[in-house]
Amino acid sequence: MQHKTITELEELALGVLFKRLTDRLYSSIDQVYRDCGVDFQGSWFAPIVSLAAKGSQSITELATDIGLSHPAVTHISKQLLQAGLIQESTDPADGRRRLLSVTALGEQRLRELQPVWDGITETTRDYFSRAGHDVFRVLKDYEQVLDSGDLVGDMLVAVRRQRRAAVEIIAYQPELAQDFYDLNAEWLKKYFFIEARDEQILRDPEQTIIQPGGAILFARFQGRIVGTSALIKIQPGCYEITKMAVTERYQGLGIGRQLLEAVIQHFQQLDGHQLQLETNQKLSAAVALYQAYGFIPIAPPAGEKTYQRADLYMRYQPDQTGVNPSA
Amino acid sequence: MQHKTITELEELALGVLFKRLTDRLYSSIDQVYRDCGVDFQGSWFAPIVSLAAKGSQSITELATDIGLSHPAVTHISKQLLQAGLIQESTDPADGRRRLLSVTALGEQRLRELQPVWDGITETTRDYFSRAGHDVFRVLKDYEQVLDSGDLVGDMLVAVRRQRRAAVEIIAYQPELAQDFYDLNAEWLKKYFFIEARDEQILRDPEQTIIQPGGAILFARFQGRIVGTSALIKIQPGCYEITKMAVTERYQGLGIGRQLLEAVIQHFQQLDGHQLQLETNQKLSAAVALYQAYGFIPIAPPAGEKTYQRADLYMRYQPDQTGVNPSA
DNA sequence: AACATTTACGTAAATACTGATATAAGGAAC
DNA sequence: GTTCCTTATATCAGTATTTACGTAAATGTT
Repeated sequence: MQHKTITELEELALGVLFKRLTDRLYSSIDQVYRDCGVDFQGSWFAPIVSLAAKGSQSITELATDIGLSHPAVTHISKQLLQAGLIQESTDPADGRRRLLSVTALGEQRLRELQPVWDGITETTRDYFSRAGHDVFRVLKDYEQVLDSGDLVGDMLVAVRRQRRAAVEIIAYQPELAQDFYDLNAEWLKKYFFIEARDEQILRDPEQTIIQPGGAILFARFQGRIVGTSALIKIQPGCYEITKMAVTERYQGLGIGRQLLEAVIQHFQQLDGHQLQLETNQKLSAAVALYQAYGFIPIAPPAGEKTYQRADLYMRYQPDQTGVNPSA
Repeated sequence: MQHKTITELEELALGVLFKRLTDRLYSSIDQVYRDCGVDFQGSWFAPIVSLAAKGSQSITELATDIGLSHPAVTHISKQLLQAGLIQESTDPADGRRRLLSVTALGEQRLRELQPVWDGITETTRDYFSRAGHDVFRVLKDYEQVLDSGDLVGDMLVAVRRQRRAAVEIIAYQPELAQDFYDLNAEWLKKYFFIEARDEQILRDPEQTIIQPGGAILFARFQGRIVGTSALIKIQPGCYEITKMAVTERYQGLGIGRQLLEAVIQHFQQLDGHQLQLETNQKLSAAVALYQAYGFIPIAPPAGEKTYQRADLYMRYQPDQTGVNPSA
């Protein structure tokens, strides 16, 4: 695997880059305050300017205006009160609210800071023109896109697509016999137990499935075999889906869906006309998946049960469902 | 004073904007890790990717590579060690160094995370194109400008210029008589004491300075009188600079320099041919300023001292100095 | 070799926040 | 007017980070 260095990661390292620039700007501006001999801190800037602009605000109003949590605003306002730059008064109309406003001393300090801020603004503009971009404008545009979209949701969709693209469906090979056993033993032991017929099939899949004209498919994800599904030929043109398993660690990635699609596709290539399966209500995720792909419940077949755990029998009838399987 | 709201502050609020976006990105990406069911944190990203890219690194190397302090890297590496994603070994060539490298499990986790990161990258690119800017490119360009320049230094220069532009030099008005007294009393009391001649001049500047053909100038900064300087006519064409004061709170802003420049200019407008002053070595900042503007020490005048504190007499001879007064 | 300086790293304390929880005031529903 | 829900805020605990400082190994200097 060829790794990339941090700087080569581009968009992925955007957060790191943002953080670096934030730290840099904050410490530079604090340094300027110190060197200018003004008693002021970077964290005071947003609150006091917001208060000066809007007259007087409560803790919560201030917090939403400057984009901090209210405990943070409580903390900073304590410092500003102590420095005498703001004053507090309880709202006569609402005893819970503590109204903050800038004092005369605060106004005076703001006037004193004006040339400092003008200098900082001037330098910032100068650096923007040297960089060839109006960085502020760009960031504001970006923020607006973030506001209008659902970043986390969109990322999750993209991740799901990427993960799906990383899953390969491969055919049976003798080396995979052990995987076939292990994957099925995992869920059988978890929910039920390994019955005699399970043991027979899992121990010798070539004789029990492949030879009679069935198939076994596997899902490979990042080099690992993470899921499987089998198609057993019951009679000519009549098949059964069985031994479908996805290892727990990789469930929720749509691997089961891909296996089912592949198995149905294989059934169609074999020109089968009937496809059924036996399952258990307990396996609700699997049942939901079968339904989404057009399997409908049918009456249990006559005679003795093949598997003790079976309590739901389904048949593939895609035309009668209006369900979109990729939803 | 017309205040601006936070969002109208533009460049000045750049830090605030950066911080907001950083927090947003970090929390979004952590959310994606959680929702994807991977055991991974945003703060692990930079260290493990750097280690994977460079094979093995010491704490300090890693810290400089990812732009964090070494205690931060120590802390994160503890978490990564505990999660089994990295391993440590002491450098055989240097017993102080602890070499960190990615374990097989770590490599496995990196492979698992690849689709997640691909999804994040894809979404980020998508958002960039929606915003109409290659935000990453813009920030990299901006960072490069920051690297090549001296942000704090440049800001301080700009601040000094802004502050200087905010200082006005104004002529004497009767209402300012009290300021003239107070400003001089401040430094006289701090370093020496108010002598009889001081009291006489400060109490009645109009009779003692203005009437005989001299002048008094004041520096006004943000509406406040913060400094003063006087020019006394000793004989026709012969003047003395005296009663130069800048209130302590506003020293270091170049106000003394501006007063001195203004007083010399006034002297030149009066077609004076001789300009001198009396001072004291203790006032080293003032003495340095006088020298920078072309005042050179001269022998004390004969006869009784005008002021007891005087121990240095200077005369204006600008042609003989090669000093640049604005340096 | 003895000593001082530099370097690598850990630990402790400080800082700057967030999230969760508690509390009290206000408002709405019956 | 109770009762219940909502809102405003304080406080506490937790997290992620920095600065400051100490220790030990390595390196340089006399």
